[in-house]
Amino acid sequence: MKQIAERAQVSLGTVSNVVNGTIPVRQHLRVRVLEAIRSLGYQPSQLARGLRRNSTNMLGMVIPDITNPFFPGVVRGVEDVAFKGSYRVVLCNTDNDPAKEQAYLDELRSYRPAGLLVIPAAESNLAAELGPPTPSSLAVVCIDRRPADWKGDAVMAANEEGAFQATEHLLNMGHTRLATICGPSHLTNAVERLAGFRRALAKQGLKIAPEYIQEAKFDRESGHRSARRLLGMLPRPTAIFAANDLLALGALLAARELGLNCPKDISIIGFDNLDIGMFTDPALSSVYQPGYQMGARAARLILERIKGKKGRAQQIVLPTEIRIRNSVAPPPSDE
Amino acid sequence: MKQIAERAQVSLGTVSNVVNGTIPVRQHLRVRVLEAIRSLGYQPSQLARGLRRNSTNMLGMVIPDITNPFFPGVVRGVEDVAFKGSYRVVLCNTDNDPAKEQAYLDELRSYRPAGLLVIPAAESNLAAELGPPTPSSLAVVCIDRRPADWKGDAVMAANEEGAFQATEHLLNMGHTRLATICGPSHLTNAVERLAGFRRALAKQGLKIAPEYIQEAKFDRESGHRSARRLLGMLPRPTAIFAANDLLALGALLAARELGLNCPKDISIIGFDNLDIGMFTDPALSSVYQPGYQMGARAARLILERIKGKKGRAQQIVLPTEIRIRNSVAPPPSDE
DNA sequence: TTGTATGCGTTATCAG
DNA sequence: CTGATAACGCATACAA
Repeated sequence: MKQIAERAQVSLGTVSNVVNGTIPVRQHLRVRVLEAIRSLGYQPSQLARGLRRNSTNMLGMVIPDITNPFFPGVVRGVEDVAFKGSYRVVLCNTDNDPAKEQAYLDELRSYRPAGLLVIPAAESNLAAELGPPTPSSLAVVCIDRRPADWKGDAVMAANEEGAFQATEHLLNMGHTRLATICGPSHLTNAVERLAGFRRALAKQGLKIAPEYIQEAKFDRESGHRSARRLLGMLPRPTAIFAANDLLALGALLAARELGLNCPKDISIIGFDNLDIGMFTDPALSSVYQPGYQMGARAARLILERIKGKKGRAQQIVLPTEIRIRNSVAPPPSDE
Repeated sequence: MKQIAERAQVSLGTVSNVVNGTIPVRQHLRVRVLEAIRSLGYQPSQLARGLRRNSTNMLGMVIPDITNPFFPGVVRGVEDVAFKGSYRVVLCNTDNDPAKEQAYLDELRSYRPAGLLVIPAAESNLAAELGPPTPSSLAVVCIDRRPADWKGDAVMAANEEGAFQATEHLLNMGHTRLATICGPSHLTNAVERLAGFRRALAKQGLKIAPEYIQEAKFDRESGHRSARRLLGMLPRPTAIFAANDLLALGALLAARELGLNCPKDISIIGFDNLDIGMFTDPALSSVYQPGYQMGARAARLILERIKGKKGRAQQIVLPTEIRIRNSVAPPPSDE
């Protein structure tokens, strides 16, 4: 920087002013400086800048696992709007481990990011970790789910409603023995989906046997195990609402192994509407949840907060949409 | 930091020494300092540290698009070993746009990362951008593909060999009219796969019509278009080697739309062995390429470089493995 | 061994 | 409007 200052025959302060546009600089000086910058290939040190300003242009994003196909979309959403706002995203995977989450959070903060986007781990104590959301504290927005007693900004999908619609779809096809593979009970999105499932049943006056509700982690293997349990029960449920598509995939696999035909013997509907669902056999009916938009919306929200927007915490809920394909049919008639 | 210094009744330098273990500090002072650190919840500023040391504990990772299902695995591989080495990963998507790649690279460098992991964009001029790999320059390792005239470290899959095996599999089933949907010709992995395909044909003394080689971008839509072209040709090829699974998926879709049965009418084999391939109808045969290991290996390599390991550039090639499922059958007999 | 002082590259304040 | 100067928080060379 001092190199370019002397090259352009101006002082450091002036250089800084033209770089940041802090204060108008006389035209001819400006061009001299710009010239020098270009010719020397100067890049301001984000470290020094961050140190001085006590804030960088990084957005910390912590998610459970980029390997879960639902998350890349939301990451992309975040990154795209962040990039346009000239923010950068640093990504961390917590593996749903609250300890790892905390470690990342601590470390991230020592980099003075402009904000934090987080998809909380299963038993996150994010709220405690971050302390009360004082106006001066770091901007944080949660995506997809909220930790226990989270009072800050969040953007989520209409989990309850989506699950309700999915279940109604099953009901409309004539099913009465519905089961669900629900997600971890300490994940808000999972409990919301379960609530939607229950509400739809209740609306029809249907009771559900407790063993028809299988709790699982949001991955395929877990779905597979739960489905095997479900499909081994007597009487066997005729339809399964899986709280996400990975779970549904596991269920599909289990049905296949048991020689059960989906959808003739067992109907399955998922949640997320992963691309993969278009290709499965049978194509998986599912509830679309706008991952990319959730990420983008969260990023926009946090950019506003960073720019100083005040106001109470926002809870943004994006609509879901049921996508009917071939994994749901009327229940077998032979019973 | 000065807070904890006075709290522990020592000087700043001493605090620094216990934090970094630079210089032994007398036992009782050490515990006093540690105590103070804990009680004040002190976190060293990575910004200041980075500024001073002229290097941080961040690894910049730039990839084309996290939304491509092959990449999350390699990102996870990188991140896991980075985390263990107490490095952090900042992730950037280039969309295969060399300009965006360059922008990210420039910006990343101004954060003084410890190293850079990059899956180069399609027409990346990474080599030029980074300059010659002087011993003192930033550690960089390429993954999955190399930019034009890249002379540095790289870890890749055995693309040529994998493609060769896939093609031989097709050949062994009796196919003689083989087509390929190959990737962008400026991507090294794509040209290697095409080379493997060609070598297998040549070994059998088979000629290939130029129009049976369709170049496409590595995404499903592109694969779909190319497959429609291919499947409309007369004579129609009886087997397609798709240079990645996304392409193969597009081909599957195209076949379906055209009322062609895979594998009876048309055999398809892909590359990557994405999870999704297990679920498609028919299940997709493919060439497994160890994404996670590639990422992990690259990260280990770069950590070694960061620690000062000298020696000439390494080109690490990880083996592929053919995974046979149901999308390949002998060619239709009626011809 | 421990303390002190200097500088890393910026921005911000303030006096010209 | 411009230029000099003081922090920002830490690591290190050097003095004690």
